[in-house]
Amino acid sequence: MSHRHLILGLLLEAPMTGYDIRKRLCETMSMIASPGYGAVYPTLHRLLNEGAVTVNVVQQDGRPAKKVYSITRPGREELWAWLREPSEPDKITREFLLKVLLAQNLEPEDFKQHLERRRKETETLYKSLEELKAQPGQRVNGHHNLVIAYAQEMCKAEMRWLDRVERDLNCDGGPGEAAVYT
Amino acid sequence: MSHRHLILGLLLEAPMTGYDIRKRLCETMSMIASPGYGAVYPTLHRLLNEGAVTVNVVQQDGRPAKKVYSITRPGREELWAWLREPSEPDKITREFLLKVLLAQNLEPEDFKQHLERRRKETETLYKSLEELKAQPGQRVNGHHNLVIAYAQEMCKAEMRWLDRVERDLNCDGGPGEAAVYT
DNA sequence: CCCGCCATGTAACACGTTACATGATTTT
DNA sequence: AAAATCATGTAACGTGTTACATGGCGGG
Repeated sequence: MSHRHLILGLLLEAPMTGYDIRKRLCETMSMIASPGYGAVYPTLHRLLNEGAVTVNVVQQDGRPAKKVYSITRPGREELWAWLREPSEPDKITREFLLKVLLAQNLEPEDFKQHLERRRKETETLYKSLEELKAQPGQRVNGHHNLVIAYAQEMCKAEMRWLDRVERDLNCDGGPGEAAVYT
Repeated sequence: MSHRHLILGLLLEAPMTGYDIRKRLCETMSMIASPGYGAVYPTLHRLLNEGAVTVNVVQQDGRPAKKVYSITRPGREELWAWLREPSEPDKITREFLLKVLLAQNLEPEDFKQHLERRRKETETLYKSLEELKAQPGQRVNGHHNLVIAYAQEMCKAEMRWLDRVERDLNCDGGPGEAAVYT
């Protein structure tokens, strides 16, 4: 249950609607998750009838009524218990990496295109993270910067890796089996 | 469909049974995926009745009969087409990172424990990757080393990040909001 | 006038995890 | 004698993705 704890964590900051939650995730935390409504609302319903959150229906003129969710005492305790538990080691699920692995069955040109595209994307991501850091007022959560720093560190590592792969590719002309990549 | 292409990719190397596939993934490619049988067999069945693979039933004495799967021409073409497509940007799904984000609501001591545990795990992973590289004969796939190098680069980046976070934690005593993490 | 934003939700579908069932052989 | 290995598979369950349905407001 990944979204469950993520949502509880957001509600810890401030009460929010499902719409807000989804927006927040997609806008300032898109590197962590960008769920559709089909993930957000059902999760909130579950949390509600398990007593981890409460609703407050707010009528609005013109606009449809809001449902503002707040975290409850039991909800907070569940979240804390989960937080204290050690997190299990995680996989590198990147589709890109899987393609790298299988790309040896591809034309070298296609492989190089993948690398180039990746480099551009990584650069873009790095810059957008830089902008996120600079945004004033957005810093609701103090540890948000830690996460951004983490993501940037990963970007840098990826660039280093790309450098190495491309260098090897140019040196010994193609992905030969002799390359050792120490 | 992540497992689908992963399995097709393995079958590109050599015909295999579902059991073999799962073993291979869990042993030498565990950083990418370690699916249960409930993921492997159904996927193979799907691939089979879509014509992407073929079976060859091999009787054995004592042991139950094997079903050795091979990739077919259409299967190879599907895989190639997928390989050539650009891969979409991926999220940092790490449970650990989510806990870091929310850990500001935790006692600093608990947070430090998470960091320490993570450091140890990362070190262990790095070393096990080093051993994987050294294994002779295991190098069926030439690009396997690229993936290992990638994973190691990520490990190093993680260590750097941990260094920085721990240094900051010791300097200004706790995750203060003033820290900027440039 | 049409499009995007606010705001909720459901339904179909696909997929993965976990646990179970079977059963002989080889290793400890 | 117990446990792990080989080898297949199914069923329950949870959860995520996608697409759809609704409906008024405000800007271009």
